Amino acid sequence: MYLCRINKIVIFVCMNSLTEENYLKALYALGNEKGEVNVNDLSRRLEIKMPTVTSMMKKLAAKKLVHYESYKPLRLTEKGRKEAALIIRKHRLTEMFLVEKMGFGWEDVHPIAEQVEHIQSVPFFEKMDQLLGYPKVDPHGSPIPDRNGKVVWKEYQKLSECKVGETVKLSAVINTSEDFLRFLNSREIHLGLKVKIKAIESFDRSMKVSYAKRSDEILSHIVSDRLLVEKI
Amino acid sequence: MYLCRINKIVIFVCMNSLTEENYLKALYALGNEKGEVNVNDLSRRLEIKMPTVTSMMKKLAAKKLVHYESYKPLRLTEKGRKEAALIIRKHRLTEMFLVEKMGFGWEDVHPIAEQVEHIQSVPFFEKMDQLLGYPKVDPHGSPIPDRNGKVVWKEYQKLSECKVGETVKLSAVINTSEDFLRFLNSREIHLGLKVKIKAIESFDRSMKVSYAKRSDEILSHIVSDRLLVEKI
DNA sequence: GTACAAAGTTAGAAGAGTCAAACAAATGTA
DNA sequence: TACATTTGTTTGACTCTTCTAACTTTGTAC
Repeated sequence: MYLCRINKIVIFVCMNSLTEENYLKALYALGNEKGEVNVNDLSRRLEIKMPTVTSMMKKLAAKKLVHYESYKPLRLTEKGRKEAALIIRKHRLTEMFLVEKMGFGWEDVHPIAEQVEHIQSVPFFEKMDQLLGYPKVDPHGSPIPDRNGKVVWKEYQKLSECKVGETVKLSAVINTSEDFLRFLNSREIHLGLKVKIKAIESFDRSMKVSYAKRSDEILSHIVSDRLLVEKI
Repeated sequence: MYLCRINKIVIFVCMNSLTEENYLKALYALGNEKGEVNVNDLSRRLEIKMPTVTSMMKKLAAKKLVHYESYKPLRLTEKGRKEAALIIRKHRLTEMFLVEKMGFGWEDVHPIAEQVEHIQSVPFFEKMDQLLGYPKVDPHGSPIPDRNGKVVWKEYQKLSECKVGETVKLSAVINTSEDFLRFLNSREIHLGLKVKIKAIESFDRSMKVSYAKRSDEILSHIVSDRLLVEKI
């Protein structure tokens, strides 16, 4: 908490520390992934022991960022959700910038964005946004929250849930691990790709698909379950 | 200090903290500005009290980054100088990127680069360097250290030391404060500008110069003493 | 409905980075 | 040379973030 003077107007600016930002982000992500978030979940996600998480939750509760009650699931307040979304906005804008303007592959951007997202500078991210033409999604198809922390989730379907004969457009990936993205690269699978489902093996639910110049590619259920598509 | 495993090879990677990086950078800058650096100088530059500086010097000495002896001037070790130069490399590459690739003005880039310089990612800065075409200087004319921390200082002269009748090229600015740079903007003064010295007022050492479409501009000694030029 | 495992909390400690107060050395001046 | 000022150091304390150890609560299996 510090004072910021702008033309004789004094305002309290409450900066969250880098550590606090990471708790908020993890809380937000876990909430989206599984609804209820426990101290234990957060502890495992952040690789920080439970007592430390408990005490940080009390601190964030004091800052009105988290609703905290002993032994109850953790919930972000509206303020906490917004702050988390704004960090994720910076993360995803950065990922998009790294891919579109700097020539990185989608598999390499996460660790860099993880650091850049903590930079405190409104014009820096506004400029990125502008140079990118105000993108709605990041390189993995995840939505970029707007300046107010609002997120619009498009209704996607898992490729694994599609039927034989359908043709769909690949719009997002669920898993964004470097390994998985490298696997997709090796099969020339990228966002926007039109995929036709030619057959589904009921035994292991693997899919035979065709796309671009590849016909009869086999995708295991593990893979098709991590790809989000739109009907076309 | 942590272990880093690359294909079964285990190496010790000694990360300096953000705080340590700031001490190294300040020590490096002060050393260039005034030769001998005291605890007091560093204390004032970083706005950190002397006892804190003393204890950090002991810590950096233990890491072989600084030569520290009680009551003696502070000196960076070769290792310390290199690490500092590599941080400054990241700072200046960032400033150049912000100006050249993102459209910021030279007066606005410092606070952003101050944060970006701490990002730990070799490819991130390599990519910047490549996209910029391996620049030798930053937007203020300061040299960008190379990958090994080597710095090549060109021999510039202060505009204030030039003689009437000379025509020179503006190559760097000494003061990079936002105010000074905004002042230069208001007079349409930028790096690369050809300036002709028409007269010098011996009373206050102000200079009458002409450049671009402006003739008979008056620059105070305060200003001409902060501009570095090359003869042409 | 007890008993046990899992999850969560409390208490106490440690390291990093910071400070103020008190003391010590170095330096400049009379 | 001696005193005063500046500079530097030591000490002890505080905040932040983390940990381990010990204890409590919750929920589940029998």
